[in-house]
Amino acid sequence: MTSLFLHADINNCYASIFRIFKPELNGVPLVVLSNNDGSIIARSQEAKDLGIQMGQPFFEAKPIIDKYQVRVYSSNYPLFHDMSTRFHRTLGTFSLHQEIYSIDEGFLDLGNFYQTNLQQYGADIKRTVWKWLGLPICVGIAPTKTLAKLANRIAKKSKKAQGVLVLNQPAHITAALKITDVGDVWGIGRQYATKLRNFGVLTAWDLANVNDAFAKKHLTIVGLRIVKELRGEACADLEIEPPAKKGICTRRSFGQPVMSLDLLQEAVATYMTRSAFKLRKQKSRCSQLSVFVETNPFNPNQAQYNNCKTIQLPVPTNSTLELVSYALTALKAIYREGYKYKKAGVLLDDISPATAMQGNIFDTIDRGKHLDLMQTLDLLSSKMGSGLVKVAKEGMEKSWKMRQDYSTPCYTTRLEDILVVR
DNA sequence: TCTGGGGTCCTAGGACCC
DNA sequence: TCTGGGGTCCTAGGACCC
Repeated sequence: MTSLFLHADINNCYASIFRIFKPELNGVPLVVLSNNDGSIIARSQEAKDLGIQMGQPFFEAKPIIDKYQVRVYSSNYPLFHDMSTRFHRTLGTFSLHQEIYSIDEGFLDLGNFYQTNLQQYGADIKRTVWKWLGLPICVGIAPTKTLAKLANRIAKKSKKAQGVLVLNQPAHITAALKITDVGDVWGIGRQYATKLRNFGVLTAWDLANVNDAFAKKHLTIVGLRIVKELRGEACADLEIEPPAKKGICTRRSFGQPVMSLDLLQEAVATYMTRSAFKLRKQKSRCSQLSVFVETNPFNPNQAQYNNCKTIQLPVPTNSTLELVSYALTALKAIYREGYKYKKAGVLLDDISPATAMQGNIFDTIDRGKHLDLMQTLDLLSSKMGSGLVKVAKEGMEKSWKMRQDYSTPCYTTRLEDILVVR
């Protein structure tokens, strides 16, 4: 007996989260902006209905936003993350076999629940999340993860489904595949969709019926797995334990263009501090780092310059002090005067567990001391909030920091904000 | 004036070795 | 007179996800 997968996700996630704390937003169009307030990354249903596009630049959508008095909010990741944690915890009460797939999506492995009333079961989950958190979700249940995602998509659109769709009968699966555009299949993006349409593969049903060699040739073995999953052959299990990250990246656009090396150094030191913290959090070290800078590619009248510098470290490390020092060296190597920089970032690579420590006889750093210092730093950050203690290079003013003109309180995670709400 | 950030996996092609 | 073949490792680039 094969098993069944359940996929649940929050409808219009970020917009729905704001509505919990601002009930007056119910029924009115609202959008959430990307970091730096640059583009639109989430929309309520009303905003979608007005034709506002996902990823659309904010300034471009401004006329519609003004005309229809669409409410606008900057991203609030502490709030989103906290509500996401509660959502996944709630889902987890329904099954021990749970995958936290993304901030607003999760899978459960239902094993052999074929005897259960699955429609009822999905509806129970939906009702519980609504009751406990005030978040609207939809649920899809099917023999593979790909089909469960597809079922969920239909559940979102179909009035009849009422937010829960079970696909476990071959006839129902076929019908669902036939009404799904090939570009809406999980794993088929813009490029692949265009390619497939040129071959006359228009729906998920068409895709399920291509031959294996065709799938592998044009979509790689990843695409072949998608095809098999559409046919009901499970190729992917739940990822219950999230694997350690293989690369850790922190990059940001600046609120306004930056020209001086001093300010770029502040930004790079700040991003590296953040990356190093993430690295220690997953108990890893890295032995390669890269720093990159970019000008604004959307401004054709402006001189363009992009560059990236990668450094191999003599000994794997997770010390902020060491990593920041290397990062600033890398930055100096690629910095050129006279450009208006719009973005910078750091990437940690070549990651290994922090337990395996191989020495280097030329090592001149007292790693014991660094370790103690980093542990103290992380403890202080977790108790007092990050940013209280910092590396001097990070700077205090941060005139380059991203723009957030429409910010909201961290209702659930910041003491001052919680007190205000009460 | 204004266009996000953080990841994953796969493949092709070059370097290098025997 | 007239240039092999096979294996491995690494990297850049391209596709995808939310």
